[in-house]
Amino acid sequence: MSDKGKFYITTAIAYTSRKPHIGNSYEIVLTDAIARYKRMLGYDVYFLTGTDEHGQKIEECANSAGVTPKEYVDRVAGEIRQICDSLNTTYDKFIRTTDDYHEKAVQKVFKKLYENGDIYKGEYKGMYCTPCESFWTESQLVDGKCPDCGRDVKPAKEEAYFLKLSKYQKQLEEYIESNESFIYPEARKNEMLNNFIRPGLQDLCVSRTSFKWGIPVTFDDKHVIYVWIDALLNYITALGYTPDEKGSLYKKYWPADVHIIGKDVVRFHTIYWPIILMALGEPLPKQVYGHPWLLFGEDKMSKSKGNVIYADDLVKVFGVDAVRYYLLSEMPHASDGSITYETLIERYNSDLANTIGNLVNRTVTMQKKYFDGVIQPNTASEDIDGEIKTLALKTLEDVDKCINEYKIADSVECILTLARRLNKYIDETMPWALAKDEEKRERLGTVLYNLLEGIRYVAVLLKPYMPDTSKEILAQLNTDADSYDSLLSFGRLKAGESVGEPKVLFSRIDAEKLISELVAKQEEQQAAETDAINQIQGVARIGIDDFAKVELRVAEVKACEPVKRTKKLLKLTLDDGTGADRTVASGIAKWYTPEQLTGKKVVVVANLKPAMLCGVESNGMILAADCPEDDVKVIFIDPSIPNGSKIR
RNA sequence: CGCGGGGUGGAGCAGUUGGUAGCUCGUCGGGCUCAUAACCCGAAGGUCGUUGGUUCAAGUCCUUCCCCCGCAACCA
Repeated sequence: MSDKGKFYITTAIAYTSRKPHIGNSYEIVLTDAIARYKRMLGYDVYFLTGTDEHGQKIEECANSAGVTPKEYVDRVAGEIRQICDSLNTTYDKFIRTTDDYHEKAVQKVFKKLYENGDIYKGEYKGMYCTPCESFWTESQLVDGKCPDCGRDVKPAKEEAYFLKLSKYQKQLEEYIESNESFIYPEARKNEMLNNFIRPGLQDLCVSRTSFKWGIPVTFDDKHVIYVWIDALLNYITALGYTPDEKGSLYKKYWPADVHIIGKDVVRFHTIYWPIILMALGEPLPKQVYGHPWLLFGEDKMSKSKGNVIYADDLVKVFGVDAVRYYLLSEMPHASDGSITYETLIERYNSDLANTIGNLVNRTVTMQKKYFDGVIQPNTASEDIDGEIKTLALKTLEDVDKCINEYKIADSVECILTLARRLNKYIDETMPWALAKDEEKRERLGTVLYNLLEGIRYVAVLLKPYMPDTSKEILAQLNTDADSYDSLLSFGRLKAGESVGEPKVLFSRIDAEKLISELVAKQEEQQAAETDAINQIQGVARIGIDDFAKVELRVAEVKACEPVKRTKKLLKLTLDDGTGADRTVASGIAKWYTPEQLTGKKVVVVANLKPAMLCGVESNGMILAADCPEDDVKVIFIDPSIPNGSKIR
């Protein structure tokens, strides 16, 4: 086994606001596959994952659940860890940002940066909207007004700490430009350079006073440390780093070879994080890979859409390896992937049951049947055997190339190509025909040998993706030649040994039947969750007086036009019976054209405070129903009702 | 004109420096029987989004327009 050096790989730490869905879980499976692969190659791998547990949002979630933030994150972190385990992932460490050593280290880092002058106390100067209690930057304002409520804002300031991003801007830009592969894939790199870095970085506000659930600034306890500073540092605190004592793990493994993260947090990892490290005088990670998202069909997964799928539920139905296989094989490396039960089952049947499972089964069965399981020497070769050998060796290289570019789905396809070729080889050589001719017995033994050896390649290469399946196949081959190095020459399987018992690896699934069961289950779950949420938030019950505060009126759409430079907004001019036109902006352009609305009567919330939306002042909102499958239907009403009628 | 990516047979994707358009799934037909109604072979199906151009030759280079998707802004 060769010593390839160290390999430090991390996932982003998961935010503990709620249980992660299958899309969130993709990341750890992806990372695990790479970690396992590198380990198999002989790297000294350190694989880190964990949870991000501070912040205002968690404080709010805990409040509405009626527990303390700590109790809340303990529960969710437990769920997350359990999901990681149910996916059979081999992380070396699971860090929580509420871990004592992490909090202390973060405080020390903050203090050091402050003492070095990279963090300074300043004033958060911005435009303050008093009713919304929010600060806005000039660029966020819409027509000089609060983007939330549309009211006037006034300049205001608040004490805060800032990180001098501007000081390192040039250095960061140069680093990114001179390290081609730092941000990967490349599209993400351009996004960062063009949208954020080149236009100029503003110093980042790195403390908050508006909530408490965070790591306090040691020398100024009104402030807690900005969540991203806290979160990003996990990559080094997990290795025992503190500014005074770097720790042996840190010395051994840092800098990270790759941070695997979702494309939504590329900015934090390629701008804030490198700058923090520059300020600390530490080396930067070698690479940041922003992977795409997993969508459910066309949609983002979300609770409100009722299409959330959890990894552990899928594992119960399909088994851990099938879920891992699906995630890894279905996700493109740069564009979003989509998960549907249909494609999941299709891949399961086609790739796992038919191509791989059946190949193993038919081969082992023949070995049993024709030679009582005893593996024969491959002494009767023919030209065609060379193709198998060549392809098996080529598959090694192909897989390696793909994985190094994070084209995991492509690497899976390479392995499958080998399996398909082996299936074809069976038809080409027709062992059952050879078996009928006593003189061809040696050839028959050789053919089966090549098949078993080819299958061994498939099994070993699958190890990072489907560890249990890989093991099971090797058990059926009854071989301990399961190392990567054992693939370097074709023919390591020992003649004279006996294969194990043939066992079906994956049984075919009846798609229609299973899908209807799954969908029913999902709907049930959705209903239960909705109930739970309603209970917690108390949405279900309000008093009549609360309702009376809402003024609903009938209005007629007199005119309607799209709002320029927006995708979602329509500007409606309404006759609400008062004689004056009322303008309302509504985010329904995706579902309605202006023509479909003009002349119709709708229900308008008449006493909603005005808001500026993309340059349009909106006075009220029109009622519409959120329908399943991302559909929205406006509530149209009887045209004979006079404009301005009050509804209650 | 904000920045970036993309539009290839029913679906999902490959197509390197321009030189006969491929893969997986699905459909249809055939073969085989070792195997999980599986496996193997063959066929149908594409004006490679649109316009014009460069070239002996363009999916591959330049140009017009259309559409989709990310990032930024916005769903009252």
